[in-house]
Amino acid sequence: MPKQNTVFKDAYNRCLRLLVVGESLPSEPELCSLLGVSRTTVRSILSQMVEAGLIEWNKRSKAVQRPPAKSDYFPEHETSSLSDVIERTFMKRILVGGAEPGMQINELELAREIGVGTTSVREFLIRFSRFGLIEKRPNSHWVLKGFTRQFAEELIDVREMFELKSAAAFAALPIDDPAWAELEALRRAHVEVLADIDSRYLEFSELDDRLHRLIQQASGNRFIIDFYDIIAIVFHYHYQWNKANARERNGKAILEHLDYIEALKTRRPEAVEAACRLHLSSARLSLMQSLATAA
Amino acid sequence: MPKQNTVFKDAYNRCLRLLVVGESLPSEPELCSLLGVSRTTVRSILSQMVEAGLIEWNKRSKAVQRPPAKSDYFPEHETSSLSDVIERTFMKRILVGGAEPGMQINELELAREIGVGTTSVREFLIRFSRFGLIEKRPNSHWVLKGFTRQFAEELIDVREMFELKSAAAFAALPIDDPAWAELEALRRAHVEVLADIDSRYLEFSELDDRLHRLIQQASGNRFIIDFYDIIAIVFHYHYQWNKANARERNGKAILEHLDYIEALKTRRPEAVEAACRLHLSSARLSLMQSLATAA
DNA sequence: TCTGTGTTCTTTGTCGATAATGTGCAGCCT
DNA sequence: AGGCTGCACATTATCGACAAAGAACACAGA
Repeated sequence: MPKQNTVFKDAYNRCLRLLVVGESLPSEPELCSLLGVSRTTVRSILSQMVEAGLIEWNKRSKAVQRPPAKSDYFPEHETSSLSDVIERTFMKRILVGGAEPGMQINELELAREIGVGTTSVREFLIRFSRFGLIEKRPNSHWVLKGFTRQFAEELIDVREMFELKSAAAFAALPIDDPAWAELEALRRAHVEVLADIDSRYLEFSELDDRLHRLIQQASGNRFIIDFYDIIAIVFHYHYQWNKANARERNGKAILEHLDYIEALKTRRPEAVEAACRLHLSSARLSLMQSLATAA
Repeated sequence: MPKQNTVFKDAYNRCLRLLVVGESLPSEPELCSLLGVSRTTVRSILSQMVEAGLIEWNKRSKAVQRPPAKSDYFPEHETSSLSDVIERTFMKRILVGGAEPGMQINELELAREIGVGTTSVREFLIRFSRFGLIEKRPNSHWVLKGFTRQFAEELIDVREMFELKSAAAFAALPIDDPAWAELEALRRAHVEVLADIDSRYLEFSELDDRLHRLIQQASGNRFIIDFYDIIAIVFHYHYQWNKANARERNGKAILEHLDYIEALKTRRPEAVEAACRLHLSSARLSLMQSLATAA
């Protein structure tokens, strides 16, 4: 079984949502940019839609025949790329399943467990190794270093260094930089979520990711920006499976974010640094606490 | 052709140097730790040596029959692992051969050019991507971001942040920490090379690597320590192919290192920071200058 | 003349197969 | 009793193959 056709299936599903009975789909190149895939894939989708009786396709005309039914969609689990599946399975194993530091990781076993070839697992592990949670012994196995308190400390130490630098750079951005507009949009989004915090507190993760990425971006340094990927993946999976006190924690964090945003807007270095430190040490604390309860 | 037997060949060559006529080689496990390979490989080596008439092997006795000749050694180019070969070829291409930023990298083409399978090239590129010089477009090619001034600036900015932190941590190390002994050994090595600088200035690279790694180690932070790999590889290959003013540059750097080491020994934070900054800004300058002439 | 389509070709992502290398166990020698 | 050897087995590194996905180009239609 070579390449999965997940790109096709995912794009097909998204294309279904574009169907409006009576109208015609746009041109192939336009669909390409709409769906973010190549023309080859777009044409496969169109062919498939013809077979399913969803459209009539003749050169430039792609007349929609009927609205898509539930059964027209591919099941969601078939639309995520192989590496995503591997990532999820693996993260679950090391964050939730009791994975002791020092444990060996076996490519073959992992591959069999997930039901994929060894190559994919191998490539995933290589990519993943930059997160510092695993390490390779050449010609031999991988060693799991574990999501320990030690790891979290090291991660957060670097994060603080980088974020302070980025925040300072952000404050120094010229007034007409588009980042300021984005910051304002993000502020509004925070306020909205906060207004309905009890039912929307889970949206905080996304806000958090967006805000911090926006700030890192201002550093103009690829190493700082790339490092945020590590933070993001760790926080993402960790909190996904550790929802204790999420409501309270997220509410508090949103308020801190708003302070942080206000501080940035003043463009005064001392104010920015203070708000940044405050938020980061609070984030550190809650990660450490949730690690304590998890262990 | 599966796995190359470079581990075997390299270990065989190293084992040849252990042969002393009239004596017997040590036990298999001992050879393992001496050569850093598994018993299987050691036993292959012993078998091969029997075939070559170098030793008589009977259970515990491995009597050496004759000294190894030049022709007993495997050619050196057969002893480096595939990924090393790929790395060298690739680095040469992007640092020496005119490689414009934005250029596409083609796995297949690279593989054919080097004469290896695509899998190896692919895995190399994935590993290499963490250095920030290339970037992947999923389902499509890699993009070369180029060893530009911009890249160098970003790299050095982070380096300075990290090294200042590490140097401070080093100065705070307890007096009986083994790092102090290593620092002293390194200082002596510097002095020795300096005494004969005209003929030994090329040894500076190794000293540089050892000193900075020793210092980063003190941070106790895997992200800081791992980041040094990026510095190391960039400096290694860059200066390997840019030897202009090497004699002068290295001599100056050794003096700075000695100052830096002295400052660390005082354990006074201000002295350490000053020496560290001085050396780093000088390193930055010389990298930037050599980039200017290269471009 | 420009944008869209038909067609063909190239490249990537994934797999299974295979030699090299590493690992574990039972018996043997000192 | 402790380390060494002999042997059988498990795992990794590398390759070639092939379907999915992307890219190039000539022609057609507005």
